[in-house]
Amino acid sequence: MPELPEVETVCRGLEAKIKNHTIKEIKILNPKLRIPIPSNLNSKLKNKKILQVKRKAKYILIETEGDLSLIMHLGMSGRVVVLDPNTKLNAEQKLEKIFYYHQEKFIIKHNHLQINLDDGSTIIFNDTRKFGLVTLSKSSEINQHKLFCKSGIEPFSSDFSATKLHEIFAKRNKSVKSVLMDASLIVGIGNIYASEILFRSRIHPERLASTLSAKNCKEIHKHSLEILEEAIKAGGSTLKDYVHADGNLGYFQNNFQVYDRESHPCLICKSKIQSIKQNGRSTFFCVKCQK
DNA sequence: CGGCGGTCCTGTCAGC
DNA sequence: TGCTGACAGGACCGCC
Repeated sequence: MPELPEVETVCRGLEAKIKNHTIKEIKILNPKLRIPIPSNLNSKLKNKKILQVKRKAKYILIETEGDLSLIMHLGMSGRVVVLDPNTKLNAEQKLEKIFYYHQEKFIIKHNHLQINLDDGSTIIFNDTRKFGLVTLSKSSEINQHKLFCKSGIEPFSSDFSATKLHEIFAKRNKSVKSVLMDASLIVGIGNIYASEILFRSRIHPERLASTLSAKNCKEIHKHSLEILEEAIKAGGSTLKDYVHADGNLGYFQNNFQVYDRESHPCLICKSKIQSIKQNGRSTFFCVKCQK
């Protein structure tokens, strides 16, 4: 689920809960992820104070004292949960060390990492499909890190402009949708928001990027920011007792105009929304409105 | 180098 | 019911 807005939401929620707390212990429950979790996390981060939580591309960065950053990526199915000391667990749950709360049930499967903080709260990293990752970097060297040295433009940075977008598109002989989703060019836009952005921009997802006009790029630029901002706003408003990365609690999906709406009427012209595959991923669009 | 397809992994759901 | 295959919001790797 996590594209830029979801990761941003998780980061904000996390920071509110864990900033200025000290890590007491890190337990690796299952190191098997896209990259195995490094075994030295506890020795490196124990007794370090958390200074801030930041988003970089679709990654979560937990910065601590000692120039260290814990990097987390949610992959397709990753979640971060914070249980505070007041979270009520029954005896059986305590016994089983069940920490992952979802849809009013505690779930024990697929927890990979547990971080205990000085106030008694616990951060859990949970990832069913194991496409996520957890690793460590020096904060001062984060931009040179293997995960980030080939990263594209941040949509909310000043580098992201209609002109720059036009420049990027002009050189690519592939669909505008796959360029939007290419993290080595622009970070944060995934399969859902790519469809949404192109619908609002009235551009067909199969258009070759190189054929887009300056005006097209202006539309895409404007709607990218607009949609990402709206989604962050929608996500932020649902943050209450714990941090979550799933779409089950009144997220932006209520505002999807095309994603997952195959055969439903286009909100503008009432034509049926169509679904196609591009590079193995589903794309949703309106044939009539998007050219 | 650019573009594309395969692949990592588990859960869910439609269809038989 | 139970089985099977398709598919799921990400990103890397290797091939042409």
